[in-house]
Amino acid sequence: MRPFCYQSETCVSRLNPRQQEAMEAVSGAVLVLAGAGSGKTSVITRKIAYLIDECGLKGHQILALTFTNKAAREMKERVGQLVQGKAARGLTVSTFHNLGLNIIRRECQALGYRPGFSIFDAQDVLTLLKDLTHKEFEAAEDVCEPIQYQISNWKNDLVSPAQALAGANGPEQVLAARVYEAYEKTLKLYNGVDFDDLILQPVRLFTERPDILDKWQNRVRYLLVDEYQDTNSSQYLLVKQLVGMRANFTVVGDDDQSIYAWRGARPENLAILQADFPSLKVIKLEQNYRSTGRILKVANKLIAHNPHEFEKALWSDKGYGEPVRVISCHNEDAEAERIATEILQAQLQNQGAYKDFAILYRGNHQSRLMEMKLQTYKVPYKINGGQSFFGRTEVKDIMAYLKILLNPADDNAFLRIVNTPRREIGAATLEKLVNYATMRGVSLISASQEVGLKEYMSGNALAKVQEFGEWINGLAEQAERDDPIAAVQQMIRDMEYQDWLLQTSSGPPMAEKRMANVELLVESLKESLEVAVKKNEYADMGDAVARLVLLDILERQEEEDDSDRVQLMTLHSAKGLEYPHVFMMGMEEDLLPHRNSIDEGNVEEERRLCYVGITRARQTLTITLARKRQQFGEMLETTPSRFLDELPEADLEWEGRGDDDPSKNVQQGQATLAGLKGLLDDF
DNA sequence: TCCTTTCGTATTTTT
DNA sequence: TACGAAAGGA
Repeated sequence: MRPFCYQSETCVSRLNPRQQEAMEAVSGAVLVLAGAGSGKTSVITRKIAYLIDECGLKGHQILALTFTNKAAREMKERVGQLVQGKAARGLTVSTFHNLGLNIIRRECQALGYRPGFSIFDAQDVLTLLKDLTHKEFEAAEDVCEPIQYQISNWKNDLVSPAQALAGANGPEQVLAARVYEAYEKTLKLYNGVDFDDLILQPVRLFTERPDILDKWQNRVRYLLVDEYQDTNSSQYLLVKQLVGMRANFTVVGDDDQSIYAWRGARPENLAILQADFPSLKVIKLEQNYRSTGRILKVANKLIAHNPHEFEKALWSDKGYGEPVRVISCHNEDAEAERIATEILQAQLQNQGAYKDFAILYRGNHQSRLMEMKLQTYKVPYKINGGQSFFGRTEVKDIMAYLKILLNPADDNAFLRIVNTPRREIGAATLEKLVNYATMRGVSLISASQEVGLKEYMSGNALAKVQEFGEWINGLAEQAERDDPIAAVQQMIRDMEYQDWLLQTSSGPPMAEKRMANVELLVESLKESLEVAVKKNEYADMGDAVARLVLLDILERQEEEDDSDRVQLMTLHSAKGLEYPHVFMMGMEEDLLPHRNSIDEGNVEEERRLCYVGITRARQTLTITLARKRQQFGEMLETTPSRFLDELPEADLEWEGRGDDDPSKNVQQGQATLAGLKGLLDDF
C-alpha cells in the first residue's frame, strides 16, 4: 500500500490550485504535466468523480486508460472510494491493451477474426518468427530478435508490410519486411493477434469503418490517459480516434519520466498534442508531496541537463532533509554488503520497517550479489520483476493447451505441446503433418483428423497424431458443452502432466513447485470465471484466458503479499512507486548510463532513468558505486557515473571518494560488522 | 531422442 | 563468470 493520504480522499477542497484547475478543466483537450510525486493519480481519480458528480456524466461514458494492470486496479479502487452508488456504474478503467482486446472481441467479425482467437505473447511471436525464417527464408535463427523488434516498431508506427518493403533500405530491412509479410499472414491464419495488434487492429478498424468508430465515440464521452509520455504512435492515434471531433479529454504525463522510448514510446506525443489540438490547455503540477526539498533539488539539477519542451521545477514543503549520501565502495561485493548492513543497521535501530527500503539497479543481474548478501544477513527481501510467472515452461505449456482448446487454428500452440509430454511424435512426423496441412489449407488439428493423411505417414506415427487430435477435439467439445474448468482439469490428468514434471524437473521438490504453478493457473482461471458469473456477465473462457495472457489475473495474487520485506527492482520497474529510503546501486559509467545507450547516443533517456530513481525516495537517498567491478569475467576499474557530476555537490555527502586503499574499506566493513554485532547482542 | 559439450555473448520489458 | 543455445555424439 502506497501512502497517498496527505489529504482526505473525499475532501475536494484540499487539492492545490493547480490540481483543482486540472480537475475542473472539463471541456476541450487538457494536458496535465505532472512531475514525480505531484499527485497525478489523485487528480485523475478526483476528476472522474468530478465528471460524475458535478458534470452529470454517467460512469459508463467515461474511459480512463493506463499502461499497467496495477495502475488500472489502483485507480479503480480509488475512484470507488470517491464515487458511491450507481452513477459510477460501467466506468471503464483499463489498460490500453485490455481496451484493445475488448474492442477486438466485440468487433471480432468486422476484423475478420473468429471467436476464441489467441493472443501471442513475445515468446510465441519469437517462436513463430524462428519457424518462418527457418522454413521460408532459410535465414539464421539469430536474426529473429532484431526482426521481431523491427516488426513491432513497424506495427506501432502503423506501417504495413508493403510499406515496410517499399521503405526498406539494406538487405536486413528487406528480409525483415518479407518476414513481416509472412508473419502477418500466418498470424491471421492461426486466428491470432500479438500485443501490437491489440492496439493496431482497433485503429485499423476505426479507420476503415466510420460507423463502428461512431458507436465507440458515442460511448466514450470523456477520456483520460495516464502516463501519456509512454504512448506510442498507434496508441496516440487510438486516443485521437476515440475523442473524435468533440476532443474532450485529459492526458497526464511527465516527459522527464519517459524511460520506454526503446520500446516504442513516443514522448514527443506530448508536443504533438499541442500541434494537433491548438486549444490545448496545459497545466503543470510542480508541487511534490513525496520527497524532501533536497532530494528534489538533486533531481531537478540532474534533469536540467536534458533539453526540455516544457520547463518544470519540482518543489516541496516537506523540509530540506538529509544530504544525499554517495558511497564509493571498493568493489561490487563491498557495495552489496554495505547496502545490506546499512539496512540491517537502520532496521535494528528501529528506523522503519524493511518494506520502507528499496534497492534499485539498472540491470537485473545486479540483484544477484545483493540477494546473496541479504540472505547472509537474514534481511527479508522481495524481488520485483525478473523471471516472470509466464516465463516458466510449465505455465507456457498449459497456456498453449488452453489456447488450442479455444482456438483450434493456433498451430503455434499445437507445435509447442504436441510432443510435450512425450507422445512419440517426432520432427519427421510433424514435418509431414505440416506439409499436408499446408497443402490442404487447414490447421494442424484438422489435418490430424483427415483421412487423406494416411497416405503421407506410417501407421504408427499416424495413429499417434490421430489420437492426439482426437483427444484435443474431445476436450474442446467438453469445454464448450459444459464446465470448461472440468475439461481443463481432465486434460491435465489425461496427459499425466504431473509425471512429466517429475521427469523433467531437477528434483521432486522442484516438480512440486511447478505443479503448484499449474494449479495456481487453473485456480485463477476458475476464479475469474466465477467473478464473471457473479457480476452477471457471460462467463467466457476465452476472455479469462486472454486476461491471463495479459497478466491481469495473476498479478493480483502477488500484490496481496504485503509482508515486511526490502524491495529489490530495476529502475524501470520502480517507476510510479515510492519508498522512505532508497538505495541506487551501480552508479557507474557503462552501467548507468548503460554502455549500449552511450554507444547509441541515448544518454538522455538514461538520465531520465536516473531521475526516476532519485525521485522514488521520500526521506533518504543513498547512491552507491563500486570502484572495481567484474565485467565479463575480469575485474575492471570503473568510472563514476557522469550523472554524479551533474548533481549539486553541496547536497551530497561523499564517502570513500578517491580512496583506493582497500585496507581502509575492509576496516570500514569490519567496523560496520562489529557495530552490528553489538546491536545484535543488545537484542 | 536425449544428453553432453562447447561456444558465444552479455540492458531496461508496463502488455 | 555464467548462462543459454546449438551442435554433436551415444
